[in-house]
Amino acid sequence: MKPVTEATDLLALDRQVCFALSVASRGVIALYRPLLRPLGLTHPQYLAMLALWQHEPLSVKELGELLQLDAGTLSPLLKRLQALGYIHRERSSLDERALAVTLTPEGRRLRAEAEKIPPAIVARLGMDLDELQDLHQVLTRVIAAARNAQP
Amino acid sequence: MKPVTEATDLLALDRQVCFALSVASRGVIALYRPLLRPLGLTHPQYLAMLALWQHEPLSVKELGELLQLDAGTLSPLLKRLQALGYIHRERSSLDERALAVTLTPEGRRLRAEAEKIPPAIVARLGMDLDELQDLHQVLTRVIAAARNAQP
DNA sequence: CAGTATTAGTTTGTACGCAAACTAATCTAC
DNA sequence: GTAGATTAGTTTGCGTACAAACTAATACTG
Repeated sequence: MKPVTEATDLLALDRQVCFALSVASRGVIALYRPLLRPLGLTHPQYLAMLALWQHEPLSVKELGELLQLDAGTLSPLLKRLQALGYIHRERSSLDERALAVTLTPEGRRLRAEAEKIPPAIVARLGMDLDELQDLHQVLTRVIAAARNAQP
Repeated sequence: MKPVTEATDLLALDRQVCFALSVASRGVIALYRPLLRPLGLTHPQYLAMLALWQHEPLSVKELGELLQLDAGTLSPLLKRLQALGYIHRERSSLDERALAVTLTPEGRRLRAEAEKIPPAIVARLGMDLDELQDLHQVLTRVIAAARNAQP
């Protein structure tokens, strides 16, 4: 009988893609932290701003579809963005259930600051752009596979 | 002047590796949830059990290095694993500051159950093993790059 | 058109994840 | 040997994530 080594152990920590995913995700987000602090944003808040800069106005539901987050997560997050003065929230007049999330002038201004962030991150990471694009493509397939796997 | 499209916009949500990482991580972890529920484990708790099955006994500090988590996260997590009856925590007699985390017999028994999980996840994901290994390698490089980028 | 079902958001509860303050044990220097 | 620094863990506070219960508005159906 073969010995159970790191190479053959199905449960070896170093072989788990889920573990690598979570460590990589936390590690990369940690690189954003010092760059986002001056803007007063957390990483999830930054992602919400990205979505709004691109697609404003958005309802909570639409934002949830874009960010793959549920309303229970977004609801307090958006209140914090409002408290920061970056967004405005008001009920849609057409459908009083829906919320129309829009940017304030200050929220729009913030975009110029944010544009410095992606190049700074890439520089700090010091990886090939090719490799990062590669990674993005594989991740996109993983995301699709995980979505399809949900019964 | 060229128009800003999704392909040229540096801040486009669909181009952010950090976003893809976090969605992929959450999406894959979501696949584990139904498989872990019968064991009473969350995904981070499962990772801690993997580390212990492989390297028991471990101190909180060692576990933190393996899982890339700080003690403030692990301390309550380990208390929950103890409450579940899977681990034992006691102060090391050599160094009363350090905690020796060990598995209970029940914690050891759990390993057999857990061995069914990785194959089940791979099957549900339905991705090529080659591609998953590829992803794992790129993620390992990202993790190293992010660690080195921390000043 | 009344009654029910569905939908959009909010709220509550639990568990991370991380920073910062804290406690207790050990080490280091003098 | 003792004062001060370092180290290991715990605790507290805040912001996600996610499930589940809840509210209010709209849609559907007989």
